[in-house]
Amino acid sequence: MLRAAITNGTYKVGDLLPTEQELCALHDISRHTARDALRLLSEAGLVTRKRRAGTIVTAPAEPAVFVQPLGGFQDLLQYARDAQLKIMTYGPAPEDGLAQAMGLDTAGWWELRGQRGTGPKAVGVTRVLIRADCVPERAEIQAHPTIADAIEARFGIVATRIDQQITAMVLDAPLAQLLGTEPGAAALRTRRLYHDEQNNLFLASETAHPADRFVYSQSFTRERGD
Amino acid sequence: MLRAAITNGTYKVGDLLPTEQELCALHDISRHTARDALRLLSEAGLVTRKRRAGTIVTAPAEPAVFVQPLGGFQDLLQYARDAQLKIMTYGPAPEDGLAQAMGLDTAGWWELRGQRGTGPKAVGVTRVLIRADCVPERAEIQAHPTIADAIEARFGIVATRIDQQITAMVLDAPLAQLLGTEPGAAALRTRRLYHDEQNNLFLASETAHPADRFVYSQSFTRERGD
DNA sequence: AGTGAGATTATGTCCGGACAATTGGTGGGC
DNA sequence: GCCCACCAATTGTCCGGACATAATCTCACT
Repeated sequence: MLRAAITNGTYKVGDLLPTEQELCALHDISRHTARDALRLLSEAGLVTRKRRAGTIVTAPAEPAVFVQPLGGFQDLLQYARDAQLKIMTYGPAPEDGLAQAMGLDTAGWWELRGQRGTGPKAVGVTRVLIRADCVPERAEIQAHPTIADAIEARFGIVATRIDQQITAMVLDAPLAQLLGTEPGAAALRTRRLYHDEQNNLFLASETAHPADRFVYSQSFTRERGD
Repeated sequence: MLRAAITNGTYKVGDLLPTEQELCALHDISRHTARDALRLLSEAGLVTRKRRAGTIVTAPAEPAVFVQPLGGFQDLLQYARDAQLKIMTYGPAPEDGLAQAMGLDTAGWWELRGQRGTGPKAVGVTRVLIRADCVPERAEIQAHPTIADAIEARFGIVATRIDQQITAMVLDAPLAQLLGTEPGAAALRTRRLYHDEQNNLFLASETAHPADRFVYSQSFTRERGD
C-alpha cells in the first residue's frame, strides 16, 4: 500500500513516510511487520531511512510490471479461471460482437459494477479487473499468439498497435471500495492496446480518470466517432 | 560468514546450508538473526530457499568489490585513520625507503604479526590488512592520483601495471585467529598491483597461500632476484 | 509397484518486547 | 549570537515465541 501511495503521488519525493510506530497504529500491525514493509521499499531504492530523521521518499515508484510472455487475453482469462481469480467489470457490458471477438463470455463472468468516472473518455468503456486473492510471483502463462492474431483471424482486421502487460498491484482505498473489497487486497491489472485504423476499431486500456496514475482496467471500446 | 563460506568453497553450488535452527545453535543467535542472514543471501541470489527443502546454494559468491574511486594507498591510509580503522601488518616491516615511497609511517602504525605462509612467495613480503569494526557500505575516498603517480613522482619510475581494488570482507576463523580478532569481524582487504620492469620493482598484492581464495593483504616486496 | 493420507520438517509470516545507535531539537551558559 | 551539553525521537539490531504453509518422507493400503 505504501508503494502504491508513492506511485500514485500520495507521497512525493522528499516527503516523509509515517514512522514505524505510526504505521503500527494506523494498520494495527506489529512494528516488525511495519519494518518489513519499509525495508522492502528501502531495498527497492524508493526511500531512504535515517535514524531520528525518518523515512524519506527518494524516488518515484514505478508500478511493477510483468511484461514478458503473457499470451493473449483468452489466456489471461483462462489463467484467471485456473487460478480461481475473480473477474469483474465496471461500466457497460461490451457489445456482444466485440465481446465474442475477444473471447469473452458475457454471461456469468460479468459482474457489472457502477460506472466509474464521468469524463468523456469513459463513455462506452467497459473495464475489466481481475482480482486475485494472492499476487502470483510470476505469471506463468505460456507464450502464445496474441489477441491480435485472434482478432485478425475472426474479423480479418489487423491491429496496428500492440501493447500488452500485466501488473500486480495493491488496491488503494477508493478502488477497493469500488470493487467491494478491502484496501490492500491484491489485484492483477491487465492492459492491452490495439488500434485498427482501417476499421476504426480501437481497443484500449485506459484509466478512468486522468488524475489516476494507475491504469486499473482492461477496456474494450470503439473510437468516439464510431 | 556464510557468504564467505560460500565464496571460499566451504559450501558449493548445490549444497545445503544449515537450517535456521542449526544456525541458531551453532552461533548462539536467535532464529530471527539467522533468518536475516539467510535472507540477505537469498536477496543476493546466492541461495534459494524452499519450505521443507531447506536453503540451497545456487550461485557462487563473488567477493564484494568496491572498484571505483578509491584513490591511492595514502588515501586509503588516511581514510583508515579518519575512520579509526586498525591497520595491521604481518611479515617483516617494509624497507624504509620503500615505505617512505609508499607514504607509510613505519613507526607506530605497524603492529608486526607472525609471518603467515611459508611458500617461497612469502619471502620478504609484508602484508597490510586494515581492520574495520564495521564494514562501510561504500568507500568514500575521493578520487585522486593513484599511488603509481606518487611513485613516479618520487622515484621517477613508471608502473607498468596498475590494478587496485578494495574489498569489504568478513574474517573466517583462521585469519581471524592470525589477526587476533574474532571470526565474523569485518575487514577491508586492499589490493594493488604495480610492476616496474625498468627498476625491477614489484609491488604486488598476493595471497599468502595459493589455496586461499581470498586476497587478504597489501604486499610490498621486490622481485626475488633483487 | 503405485497411490494416497498423514506425519514431519523446513521456511514464511506474524506477534511482542528490549536495548543500542544515531541525529535532530532544545535550552542553558558564555 | 554562538556553542555545547543534554534530551528525545527514530531507526537498527537483537531476543523470544506462535502459528501458517509447503514440500518431503513414511507407511499403510490396494
